[in-house]
Amino acid sequence: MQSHPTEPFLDHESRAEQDDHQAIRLWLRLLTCTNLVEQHLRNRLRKSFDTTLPRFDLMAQLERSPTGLTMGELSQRMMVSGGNVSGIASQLEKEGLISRDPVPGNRRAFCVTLTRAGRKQFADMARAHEAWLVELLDVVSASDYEQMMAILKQIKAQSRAKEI
Amino acid sequence: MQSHPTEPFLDHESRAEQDDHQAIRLWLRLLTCTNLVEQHLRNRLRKSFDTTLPRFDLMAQLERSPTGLTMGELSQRMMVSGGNVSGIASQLEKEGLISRDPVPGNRRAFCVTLTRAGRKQFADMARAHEAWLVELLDVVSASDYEQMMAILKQIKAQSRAKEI
DNA sequence: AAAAAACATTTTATGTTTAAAATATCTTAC
DNA sequence: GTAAGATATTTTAAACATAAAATGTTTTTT
Repeated sequence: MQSHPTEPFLDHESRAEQDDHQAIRLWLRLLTCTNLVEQHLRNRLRKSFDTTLPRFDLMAQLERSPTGLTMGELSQRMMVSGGNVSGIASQLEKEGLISRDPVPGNRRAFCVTLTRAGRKQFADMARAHEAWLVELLDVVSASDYEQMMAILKQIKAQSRAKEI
Repeated sequence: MQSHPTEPFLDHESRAEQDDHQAIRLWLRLLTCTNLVEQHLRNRLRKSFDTTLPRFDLMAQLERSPTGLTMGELSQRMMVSGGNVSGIASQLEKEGLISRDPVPGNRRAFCVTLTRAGRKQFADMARAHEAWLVELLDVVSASDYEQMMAILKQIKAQSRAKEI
């Protein structure tokens, strides 16, 4: 019903007006890129390993923290709600990929770690995951990468500062 | 159980290793920024207008296309599945914010448009939405903005090219 | 004209995600 | 030692999301 002659694909940016503020146009492009990459990773994980991005994310955080993380720490780092982590962790525990062990001296907390099987499965996925990201993001030169990281760092700091 | 001395906040980047590939580190920072901004907008929309981001997204696409969009076009532009759009549109229609009218000459398609009430409500939200984004993203200078848009454009193109 | 294929949407089933409530535990102040 | 408050996790209910099946429409092929 409407078309962007210069834009073959339709996405979030289809709603950007020519005279929109710089902040809006940057946001819509950021959102579009993130969605595209995320969808790519979801499709690949599904097809190659019959798993999902949240499950991969949880395991990735654990791999990075060999001594284990509590449910609350996982929630923070994965940037999702506690209830969400609880559900994903239940699945992975049932499949023997992670274990939730009581923390001596703190009966409220669980220490979540990858099992041997979990570490093994994750190693395969991580290798593929890295290759997929390189395929998508290595169009960015080293100097553009540095520039981009710096700008995103500013945005991140500002978002944290304005958090509500 | 693990700490980044230089990183007061925990997020996706907590899983980045020092020697990870550039592509991985860029991705994790991109994801973190997008999540932070998205969560900010969600919180604000909830608090100020008692609505959600997907509902706002749908209305924003319609505002941009005054002659209306079909369900399929909405699905593409919002980057979500058709069934999803169907559910959100049902809510908004029930609340009188959008209308779904038959298309003369094509009995399969619906033409979705904002109602007068929808346009009115959207105008208020859009004003606030822009202010929130400016608050978060105007830390980016005009030249950094241009640079960033160019790099993201490359990433977008590459993601489209590799779509599966 | 009939059959086949493509298309647009909705429905259904299943799973994800959040916010909020519920449960259980720990700490502190008294 | 106990009550009050803070903390950690799980459960629940509602919204969101996808894939696949179902329905109805249009186009193409034969």
